[in-house]
Amino acid sequence: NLILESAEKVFLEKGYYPAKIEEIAQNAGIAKGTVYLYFKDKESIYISLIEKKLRELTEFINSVLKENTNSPDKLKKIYFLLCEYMDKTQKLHAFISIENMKTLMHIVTKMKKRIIPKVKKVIEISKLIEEGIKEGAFEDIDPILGALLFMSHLRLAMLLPLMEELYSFEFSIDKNSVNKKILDSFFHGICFKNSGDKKCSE
Amino acid sequence: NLILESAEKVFLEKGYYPAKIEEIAQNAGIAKGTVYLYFKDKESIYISLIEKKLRELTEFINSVLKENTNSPDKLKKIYFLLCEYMDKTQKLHAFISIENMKTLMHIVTKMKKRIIPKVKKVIEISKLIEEGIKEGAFEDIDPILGALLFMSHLRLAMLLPLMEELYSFEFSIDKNSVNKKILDSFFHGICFKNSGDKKCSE
Amino acid sequence: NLILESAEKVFLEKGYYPAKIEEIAQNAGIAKGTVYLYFKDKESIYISLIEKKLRELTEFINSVLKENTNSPDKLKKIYFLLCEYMDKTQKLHAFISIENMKTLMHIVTKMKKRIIPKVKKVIEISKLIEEGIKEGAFEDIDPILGALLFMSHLRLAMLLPLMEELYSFEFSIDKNSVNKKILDSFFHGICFKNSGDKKCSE
Amino acid sequence: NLILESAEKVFLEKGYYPAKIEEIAQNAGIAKGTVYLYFKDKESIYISLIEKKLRELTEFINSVLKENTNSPDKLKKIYFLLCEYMDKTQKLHAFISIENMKTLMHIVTKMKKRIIPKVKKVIEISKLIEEGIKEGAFEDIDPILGALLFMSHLRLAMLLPLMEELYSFEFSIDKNSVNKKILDSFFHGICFKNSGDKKCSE
DNA sequence: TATGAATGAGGTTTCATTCAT
DNA sequence: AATGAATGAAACCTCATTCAT
Repeated sequence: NLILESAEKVFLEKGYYPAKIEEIAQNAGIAKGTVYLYFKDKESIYISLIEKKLRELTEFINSVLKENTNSPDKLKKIYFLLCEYMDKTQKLHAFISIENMKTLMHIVTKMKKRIIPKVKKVIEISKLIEEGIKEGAFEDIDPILGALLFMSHLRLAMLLPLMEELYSFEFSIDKNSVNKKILDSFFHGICFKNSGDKKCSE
Repeated sequence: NLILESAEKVFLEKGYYPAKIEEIAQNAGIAKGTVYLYFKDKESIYISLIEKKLRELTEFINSVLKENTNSPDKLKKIYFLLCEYMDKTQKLHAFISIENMKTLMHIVTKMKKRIIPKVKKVIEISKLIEEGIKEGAFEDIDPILGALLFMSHLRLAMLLPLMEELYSFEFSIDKNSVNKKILDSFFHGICFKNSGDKKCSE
Repeated sequence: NLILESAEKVFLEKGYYPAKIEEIAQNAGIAKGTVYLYFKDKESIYISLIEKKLRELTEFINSVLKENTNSPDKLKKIYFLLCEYMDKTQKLHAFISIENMKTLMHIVTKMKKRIIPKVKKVIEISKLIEEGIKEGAFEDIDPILGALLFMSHLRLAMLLPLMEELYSFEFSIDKNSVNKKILDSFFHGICFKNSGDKKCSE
Repeated sequence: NLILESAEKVFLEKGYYPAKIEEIAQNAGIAKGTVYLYFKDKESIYISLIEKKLRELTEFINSVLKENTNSPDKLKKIYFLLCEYMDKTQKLHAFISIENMKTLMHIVTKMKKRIIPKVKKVIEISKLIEEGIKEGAFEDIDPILGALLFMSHLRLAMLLPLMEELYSFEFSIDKNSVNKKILDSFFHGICFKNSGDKKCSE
């Protein structure tokens, strides 16, 4: 929808409260009043946007889930595809990150019913972990925790550019290598049991 | 300071924009105008709050950095102490997370000069990674990336309770075990080179 | 414009600072917010008002300047017409008097660019003096000074009613005669060179 | 009084409403609260200031009135002495001009009882006109009107520097000559009857 | 007498939302 | 269906005034 696309742009630029309906409308090339023909209020636009984002993500994940490869390869595919579309992924994260949900709890509370079920679908990534464990590829970790660890690493990869910009970090290696190292770290992190290496703490 | 404590409470509850000066004042048991004796404006309260939070975190990290143990133990200490004071840590994260910084970029831009240098001090955790590599405890990873991975795991541990509440996850194991597993995952994740285990991807 | 008319009334009654936007709006029969659709802020309303007043005055003066009579008659016409519309003239003076400009210097400073050029046009009355000197009707006086003297006498005529009210003066002769005498005084005041009469000082 | 001197400075710089008690106090080197030991409120400071200014002016005029010269010479003396202390005179005018009184009518209304009688004393300058008429020096003009004309010319002389600054006028002759010409204009303006010169209108 | 921290009424301005056209 | 002028609640911030010390 035209309005939602415009809203995405403006909400990203400004954040929920500073974003003005007027600007969203102008940006969409329509009049302010027209927005209210399609959405009840500002909150409603925002929630619809999150739903859309979650739907997109879920669909993408599901499509990978159905593929005919092993679990680690599926995770790798999800990871690198999302890394490839970094810009898109960052936008997604801006809307559905737990930090954002927390910040907008006032709104979120009202929308729990609409959002929560859709987040659960994202967590179906945990099925991949479960699969992987059965395949013997991963350690016997709680699948939900595994999924959360995966997404935590993905988040790091996604936010790196933002951090570099904001805090002027500099890495010796190039961006792709960094992303790869982060994924490596995830995989090794969830295979710890059989690790013959004793250097690592404990 | 009384006002900052009250502001912390209200900002956490409501977020930056919905937080009303009036409420911060009432909550502190003082009058609206009094707030303006100590802070130029709302923005200024918020920035001061972040500075305070960053100072606290930096001091805590520095105190550990000076201790006489090896690098992994220092990281463990930081991790578990912050986990122990989960409530405090969550509050801290709410203010200094990159997601929050991004959301309040409009404000942040004005305060870059005041905030950025202090964030850099937090990143001194990377010195621990460097140390650990020299000690042979960790893989030869970019220290900044190592530090970011550490904080990424810490964030996951911190946000778990919030996620459980918001999305009603349920883990088979207790909270402490989960925290421990997350740290394990971090350590194993950064020791991958010598891992004799080939199960993990690649 | 409706708002400007209402603003004129309220600014005249209260003065710049005590005038409330709320009252201007109510007086115009519209809502507070509506005012801000047409004017950026209070200051902007005020400046627009002064510009309007100056424009009106300039147009009136110009229309007389173009007439086909001699210079003294033009000055007489300006004087008596403005005296005739005393109420309008007083309102005008309240906004554009140098005392008012001085009082609102803080605002004026910002608006110098918009106001000053228009005041200069008012001073084109000095052309009438120049003309009169060439015609031999007036003394060889600096034309700007002549114009200022003219306006000074006009001001006195305008403010007399106000002074009478405020300080309870009483004149033996009627208002029209007083106005006439003030103009006489102006004309004789600028014809002094050839005055055969030596009673007057020196 | 120390406070009144400071108040004069600040009121002149800022005007009544923008002037802050805090600034008046600081400028006087005392604390805000102390001001309220000597004055009931802001309004009261302002009224006291005007009273003081009027008292000063009245005393000055009275001292000249008592002198042993003829009426035109007394007027000349008043005029040139006030011109000499232009800075002081301008300040005086800023407080007691009718335009200022009008602007602060809200306050003035409350203070009519305290201010009006003192203004009347200023008008005793009209006695000089009366005297002058008896002496045959001036035309048979209403003395009050004569006094007002005198003060009107004095005002012009006083405000010229301000106008020059604000509107960037430029006179061919020097400041003293201008002041002299203005006074000449006044004298000739009130001697019109016997003027042998017929150039001047009518 | 002097202070200055605290107060809170009151003003300006913004912007989500409505509704007549 | 589309508009955008109008609304007015609500928020920020100022500053004259008070009062405990």
